This record gives sequence, structure tokens and C-alpha cells, in this order.
Amino acid sequence: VTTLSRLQDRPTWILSRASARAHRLLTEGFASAGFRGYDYRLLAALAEFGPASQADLGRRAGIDRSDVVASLNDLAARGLVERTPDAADRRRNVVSMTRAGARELTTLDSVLDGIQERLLAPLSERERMQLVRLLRRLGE
Amino acid sequence: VTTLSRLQDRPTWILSRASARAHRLLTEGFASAGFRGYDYRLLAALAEFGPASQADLGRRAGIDRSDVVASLNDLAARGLVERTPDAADRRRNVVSMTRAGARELTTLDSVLDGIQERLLAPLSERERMQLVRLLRRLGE
DNA sequence: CAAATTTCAGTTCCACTGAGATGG
DNA sequence: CCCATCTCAGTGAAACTGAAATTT
Repeated sequence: VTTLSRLQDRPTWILSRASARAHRLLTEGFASAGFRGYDYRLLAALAEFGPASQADLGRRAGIDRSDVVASLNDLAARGLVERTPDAADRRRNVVSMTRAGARELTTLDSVLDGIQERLLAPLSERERMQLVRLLRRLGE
Repeated sequence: VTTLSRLQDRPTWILSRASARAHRLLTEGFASAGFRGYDYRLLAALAEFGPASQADLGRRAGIDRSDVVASLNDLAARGLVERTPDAADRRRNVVSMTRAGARELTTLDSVLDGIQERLLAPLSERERMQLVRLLRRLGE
């Protein structure tokens, strides 16, 4: 795949190539464990903040309310989270993580660690820190 | 938007944030000139390789055959490219860039330059080169 | 016949919008 | 009355697949 000379040296292009590679590694890594990206983020949000309404979960995980519903349907069907009606505010479901969910999250954490390692393999420890520092400075 | 502690320091996360920002700048920049991402890449491929069949164009620009059709419909309707049947191989259309197309490409080149500048604004010249070098070493 | 080209229709994933039903 | 929550349906961009029609 010859890349166009007009794009080859543009930082936006190089950045998006690198990010596409990371994204591919993530998708494959999570998929081989039977998950998609949102699932991990929802479990992570539950672990970090404890039981919460779906709306709060979505805000904390940075996931749209609609996508939260779809992903939780999946996680609940597999017994990794539980929805229980909130007695104090009956509009809400309180979502909590089950034991199995916590175990699964631990597994996914190490999947994620493995992916970092695979992505950064070509760089030394010092270069990795440099890269992260520079990317952070780009803002947002 | 508080970001999850589990993600905050992962290189894949930071990389994808930076790339999302670049992507947003690109989409907005091209859109405000009336184009989408594929359009620029097709014009760039035409400028670089000269008139070509749609299939070749797609291979050179790294765009799927289906998406080439859609984007060329658009570009042709605006008079930026022309499709003419290939006399030598009647399965093919030969696509060529018009004068107006070449002018438009020049405009888009400078839109793209402006975006690089906006993205990299927080970094010094030396840091920009460092960043590009490190990203390139991640492979692919 | 097999293979390539153009095109159309449809799919998947991601991020999001709109609206309805229930409740505060 | 207004606002929040949960849910479903649908939209639109990006990348891709399948298949039909034509031609080599």
C-alpha cells in the first residue's frame, strides 16, 4: 500500500496511522476475550465509582446513554452486572458489578496491559515517556 | 469529563485522544471547505498519478471501490473530475482531474497545512519532529 | 471459462439525536 | 409544568462485503 506523497509526512496522517494500529490491537484483544470497547469502560466505571444509575455511569465512562443501554444488556445477560430498581428514585436502575464482573475486569486489565506492551515494543522506556508527554501536550 | 483512572495513563488512550482531536480538526476543516476526507485523497491520487481507472484510484488512495464510486459521483457533479469511458478497455472509466479540481486541491492543501499548525501549536519545532519520529517507530 | 471493473445494496461499528413512557 | 431517567428507533460517517452486469 503506497501512501500518497501529499499525506506521507503530515503529522495528522502519521498520528492517525498509529492510532489506527492501537485501535486494531484493542479491538482484537478485547474481542478475543469476548468483549467490545464499551464493556470494559463500563466495568471500569463501576469498579471506580461503585453502583450507579445508568445515566451516571454513562457520564462517568464518557459513553452515550443509548450505548450504555445496549452494552449493559449484554453485560447483564452474561451475569457480569446487575440492574436493580432504585427504591429511592423509581426512574432509575441501580447498576452494580457482580463477583464474576470483577473477575472479568481483572482479566481485561491484563489484556489491556499486554496491548500497551505490544504497541510500545519498538520504543525504550525513556522514549515511551517522551511520546506520552508530547501527546498529552497536544491538548484535550 | 472526568476520565477513568484505569484509562488515564494508558498510552493507547492518550494516543486515541490525540488522534480524535486531529480527526475532529480534519473533519471540520474539510467540511468548511465543502468536502469530506475521501475527496481530498482522491484528488491527491489524481494529481500524483494522473488519470486512472476507478479501481486503480481506489488502490492508490487506499479507499474501497464502493466508496470511490460515491465520492467520484460527488466530485464529478461539481466539475472537479471527469469520467470518460476507456476506449482500450471498455470495462473502465478513465478519471481525470479538471482545472477546477486542481485549483480546489491547492486550496485543500493549505487547509490541511493550517490544521497541522493548529494541532501542533503547543509544541516547538524540535518537539514536533520528535513526536513524528516516535510515532513512526510504532510501525505500520 | 475465469478474472477485472463499475455500481448498488446492505452490514457493522461508533457516536449521536429524537421521542415516548415513567417518575420527581 | 418542567426536568431526569431509561429505552428504542433511527441517522450518518467510515470501512467493508456480496452480487449483478459488462467486458476482457
